[in-house]
Amino acid sequence: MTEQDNGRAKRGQRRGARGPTVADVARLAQVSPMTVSRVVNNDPKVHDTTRAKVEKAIAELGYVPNLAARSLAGGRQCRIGLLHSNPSAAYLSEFLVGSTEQANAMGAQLLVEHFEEEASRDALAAKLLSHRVDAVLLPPPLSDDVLLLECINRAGMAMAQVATGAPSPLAHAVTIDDEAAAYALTTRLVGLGHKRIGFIGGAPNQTASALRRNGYRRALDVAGIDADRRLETTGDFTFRSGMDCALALLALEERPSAIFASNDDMAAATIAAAHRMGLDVPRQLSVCGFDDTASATNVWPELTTARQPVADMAREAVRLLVDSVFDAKARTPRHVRVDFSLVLRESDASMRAS
Amino acid sequence: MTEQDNGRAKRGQRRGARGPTVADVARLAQVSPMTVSRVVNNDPKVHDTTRAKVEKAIAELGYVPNLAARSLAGGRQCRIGLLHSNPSAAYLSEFLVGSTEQANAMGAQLLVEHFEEEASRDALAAKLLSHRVDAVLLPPPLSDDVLLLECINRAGMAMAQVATGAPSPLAHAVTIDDEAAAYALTTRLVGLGHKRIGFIGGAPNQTASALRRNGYRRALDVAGIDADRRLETTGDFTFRSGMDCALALLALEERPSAIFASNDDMAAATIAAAHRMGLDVPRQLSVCGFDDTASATNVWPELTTARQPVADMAREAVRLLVDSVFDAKARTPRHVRVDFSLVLRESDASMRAS
DNA sequence: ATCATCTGCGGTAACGCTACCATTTTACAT
DNA sequence: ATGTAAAATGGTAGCGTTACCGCAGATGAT
Repeated sequence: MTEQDNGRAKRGQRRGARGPTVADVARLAQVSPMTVSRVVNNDPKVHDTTRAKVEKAIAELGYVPNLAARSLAGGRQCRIGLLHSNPSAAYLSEFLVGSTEQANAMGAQLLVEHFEEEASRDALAAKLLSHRVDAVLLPPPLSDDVLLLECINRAGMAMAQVATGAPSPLAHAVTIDDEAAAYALTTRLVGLGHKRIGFIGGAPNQTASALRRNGYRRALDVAGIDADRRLETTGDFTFRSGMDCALALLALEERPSAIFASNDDMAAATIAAAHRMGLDVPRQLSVCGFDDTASATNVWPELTTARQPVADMAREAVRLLVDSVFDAKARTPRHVRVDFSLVLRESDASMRAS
Repeated sequence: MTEQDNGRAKRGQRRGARGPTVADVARLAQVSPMTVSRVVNNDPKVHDTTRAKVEKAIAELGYVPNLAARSLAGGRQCRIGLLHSNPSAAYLSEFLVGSTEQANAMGAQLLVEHFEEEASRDALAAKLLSHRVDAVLLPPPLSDDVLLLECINRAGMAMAQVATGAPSPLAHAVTIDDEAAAYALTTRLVGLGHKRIGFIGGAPNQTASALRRNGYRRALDVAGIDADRRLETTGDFTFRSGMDCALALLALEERPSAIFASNDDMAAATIAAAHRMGLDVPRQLSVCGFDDTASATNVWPELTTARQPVADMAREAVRLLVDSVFDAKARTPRHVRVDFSLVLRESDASMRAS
């Protein structure tokens, strides 16, 4: 008794009151620490009565499991490397919020690492390995870097590709149906009476770009509108590229009355280009974006776009990764598809308005 | 011997090879585990010869300390709550990258939490406490929420305000000289020959807003330009508010030839407003932003602005926080000022051009 | 020469939790 | 009633690290 108290006091001085431990809860609930652990970890082999007692004690003491101790004892420890190379800031922001949240909730550690496309993939893998990274999270455009995927796979780490158009058999993937979203958006434009609809594609090295283009083409096809290849341009998802494409499109002798850009940044650039040429949006030109990132509302008029739930996708990807690190059965790559939704704002209008 | 091997094998099955431990390093270097620990933690009381031996062994084995074990044994464990309420996405993105990086490097855990201004501050503090948060990181606009600061202080957590105009005696603070930056930018506009310079202020509840306004006023004053209060408007850092203010400014009978917006989003809105009114930027209107977030380059023309090193500021704030959690002596609030820089791009031009 | 002091290092005992048995209780078939 | 399995719990032994104390040997003062 005295010894115990002594021990507690000796360490207690270190940092205020250390939180309550399983032992404290166990004492209060009059069960063994093991049972408390089981309750906390949702082990089904605990009687409901006992569980209730323990939960009451937990609530009373405000007990929170010590993550450090848990991962030490469990032998498990999950580090997830989040690799990013210049995606749009708005995209990254949402992605980071979602992934950190989920990683914390699941007791995983998130290492955020910048990766330049020119850098050596092998060096990167080595670096990740040296940081004891168990799994790698790949937002676009890295989710489409096949060489990188292979390299990480060789290094034996789990992976999750987010928003890729080409889920690899080597990795988990979380995507939306890019084709369907582009189809829906283009169809809306057609429904508004537009016949000449320009298209600004994304970076060719991102597989989602092709999917969006397919959706656009299919919508025109279904609507019985002849495809005019001069109306299709290719950017790289940056504002600047969107500006160039839009300018080219608007310089056409038979100018499009609507433009579908493959992401919001390029759509914002399209609006800027239109204004630069003295065109009113949406009266003289309708514009649609894609992603519904912050830049969709940081323009005037605000963009009609397809919402991609980036934070949710990041969360899901982290979940997949953590599961496959902790549970060998969850190791086989899974492909999760989440829903997109259309967000109708003010950048598009009916043809009659012009 | 056999027993040891057995033990290793039994757990080894879980996930590949667990990394090498201090014991492994100690064996190889022929010292005690304690000495290895001392080397890793830069304890000065280690002979150079020994240190070299150990370091060689560490390199050879690719040893990386187990963070979980470390924080468990050390009794130390640092959780930092990062509270954010709708700042610009571009800002948050940079901020998150910087803070996660530093937190990982220092072995702290970062909890990202969204906080609505309408929500109860006491409930928030309780929540943080229940998550065992030791310190709180406050990016704007939360860094200016005095009630929140007091509330967190009462709860006994350390705090760091980032980019506040009013460092509290209760918290660490990392800032730039907002006044000087605004002064520099306005002075540049004056140097370009502008006499009527409009101003779009930030949210009044953020103290940095007033500082930027002061800088603007002082610049005009020093240049001997009479201040015209009609040229000063107040937004709230959002694109939409910037649009409103710019529109009002441009509707003035004596229209300004330049506008200084207190952040990039509002500057982007100003450009949009100008285009909407058929004004060319920068030929007919010069525009300056503030912060140099991603939105500065997501407009055409790209913004001349004052660069605030957001990621670095976040890193510094995390460092301050972790230090004060681990070391009682570092607990007294410190105020760190980092340098800003002017980024000259294409949104401003000499008066003669018009 | 002798004792205090400091440096450099090793041993031991936690830190809070969970894996892995062992044990008790309960349920159900024989 | 008895055995057998399943369910519910407890005991023990670490997980990898660091805090604390202790012990040699070197250094300096007396």
